[in-house]
Amino acid sequence: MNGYFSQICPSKFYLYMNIEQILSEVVKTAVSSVYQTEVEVSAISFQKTKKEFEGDFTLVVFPYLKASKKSPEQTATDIGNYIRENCEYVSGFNVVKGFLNIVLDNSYWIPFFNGVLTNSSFGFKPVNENSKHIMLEYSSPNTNKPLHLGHVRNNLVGYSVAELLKANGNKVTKANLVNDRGIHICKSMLAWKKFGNGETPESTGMKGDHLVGKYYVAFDKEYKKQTAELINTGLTKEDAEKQAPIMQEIQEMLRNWEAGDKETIDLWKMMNAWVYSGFEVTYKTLGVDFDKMYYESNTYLLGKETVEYGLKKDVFYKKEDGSVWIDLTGDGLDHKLVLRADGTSVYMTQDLGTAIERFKDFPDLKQLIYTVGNEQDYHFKVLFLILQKLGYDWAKECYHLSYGMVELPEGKMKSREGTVVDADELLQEMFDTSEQTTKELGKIDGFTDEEAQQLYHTIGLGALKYFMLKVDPKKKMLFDPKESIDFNGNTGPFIQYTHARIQSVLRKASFNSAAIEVIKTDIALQEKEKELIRLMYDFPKTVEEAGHLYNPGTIANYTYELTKTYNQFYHEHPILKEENSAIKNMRLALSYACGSLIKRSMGLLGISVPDRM
RNA sequence: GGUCCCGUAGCUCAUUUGGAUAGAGCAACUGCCUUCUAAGCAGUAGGUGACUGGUUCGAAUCCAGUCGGGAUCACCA
Repeated sequence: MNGYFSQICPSKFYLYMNIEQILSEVVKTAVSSVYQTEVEVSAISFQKTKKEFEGDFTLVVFPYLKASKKSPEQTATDIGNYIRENCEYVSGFNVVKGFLNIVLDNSYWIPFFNGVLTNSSFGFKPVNENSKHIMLEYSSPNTNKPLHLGHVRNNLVGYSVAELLKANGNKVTKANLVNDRGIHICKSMLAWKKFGNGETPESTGMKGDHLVGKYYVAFDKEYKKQTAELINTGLTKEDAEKQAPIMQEIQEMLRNWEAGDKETIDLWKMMNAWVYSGFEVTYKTLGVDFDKMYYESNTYLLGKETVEYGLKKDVFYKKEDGSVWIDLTGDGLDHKLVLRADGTSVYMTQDLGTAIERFKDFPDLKQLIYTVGNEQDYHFKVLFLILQKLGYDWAKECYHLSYGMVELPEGKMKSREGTVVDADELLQEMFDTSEQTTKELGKIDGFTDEEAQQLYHTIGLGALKYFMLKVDPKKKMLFDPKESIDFNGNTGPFIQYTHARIQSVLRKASFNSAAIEVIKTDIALQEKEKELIRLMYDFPKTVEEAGHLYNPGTIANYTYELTKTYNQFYHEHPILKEENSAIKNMRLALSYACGSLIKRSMGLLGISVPDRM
């Protein structure tokens, strides 16, 4: 807490930012001089005063009763009296039971607000040579089917957390590990070969990833058919699944791929290229991007060396059949396979190799974050533990950003049962809805066609992104396709609307942010005005907390609170029509600062805000 | 069965390290556009924080147990 404000703020501003620090010191002195008891400054903390009471910060006095040997009320009053006399910024206080509500004077708040106005990166820490380098992996799709709602959550969370980490002064490398090989990829390849009749994205007009996905489904259909036939001849389900001809073929195809068979590789390259061009469109629409691409076809062999190394170090052991394992029973886990008997890699082998590779690729890397669903909690627990046992110090800096599944009202999405919500379709629906709503409201006269389209995208994406990001990533979330995402209330469009509304006021006032006048300390602040400034004070802490918790939802909640409060202010007080020019200027400045904070907060969520809507 | 996660208003979600009378939005009902954008504002109603016990001055939050839901425990990824 202490250090970072000073990095970005000039000394006077730094002072204003640390009011809690100052109050803590005063409280320490109060307890010391009134009750002759020493308390640690670090143990003193304040909470935000609840709305129904007057005050800015609240001290809970229960911890000091032992020292005071008095009632909570009396103790609070004693401390309150002391700090009012000994801290120039404290203008008053009130006591409710064991809670001391402290009121700060404008002599604190107005200079603080002036500081916010002149600091365009207020609340963010700078990224420079000394920044911690973090790699954050997210997205990591399979190249056998198009992206669905679950991937959307992954992409949005990953992108936003990367922004949060940057705002907290870290240097972030966004990585995407594409799962472009393996038996599941062969499925769509084989099905296309058998039933595709040479179809291409061009010949069908289909988006490449959707075309490939179509054959992934076709494979499954054929496989089920063959299995059923075999079961009818008397085989058990298990045997039937193993012996189905198409399953035999696919294993041969995988062997061919690994052997580098030209025909197989060519087919693989062609179909993957289709998928990539499809993904590119979806990524672009979603507004996500990557600094470093990894492909499993390049990395899947990595890790075998690590297995050798682990065997030498006796971290792993080899069974008679040649398979390699690690015994984790001492850590409350199981035995885990790290290399197959035939010497081929499993997921774990490759993940070990890839992790090590990444720290080689970026020698200054300090932390590695994996944005992967919580169904893989166990895998990552094991992965990190193995890396630690192999002696990599950085293993303790690996973190599984584990997010909950997106569930439909009827439960989990199942691609085989056709209950997946397709990302592209969903996006299109969002755009259609925002277009329809915008047209109904009829507020965009004068927009060119292009501007209008742009706006529909901005709003549609805002609604979807906010909807998915306001929920704590750790928790599973429910999405009901029948109830389309709202545009009213605690939503992205509401916040975007408020931003547009603010810009409208500023336009009408010809407000120039480069020529803001310093607000004078003797100005009287109305309740909502004070509330807004108090909320601004919370912004740096919120950014810090959101980054610390890897939780964009923290930012979403904050932004909503700020936005709602601004709208209340807007309804209660005239801005353009205010006759007192000092007050009018202050209200314009407040509007400008709120608009700017809304824009930057939403930016942390990957959501852009329009100037008109 | 072992391990892990979850259970807050009719619905979807908040409630930072334990703090005041548990908050929003949606849905329902009532007001407010000759006034800076009504995608807005104000209001009514809605709760045994699954249940039982424990720790504490204080528990939705920590601990134990019960019930309910989910994930995972592959020579799959």
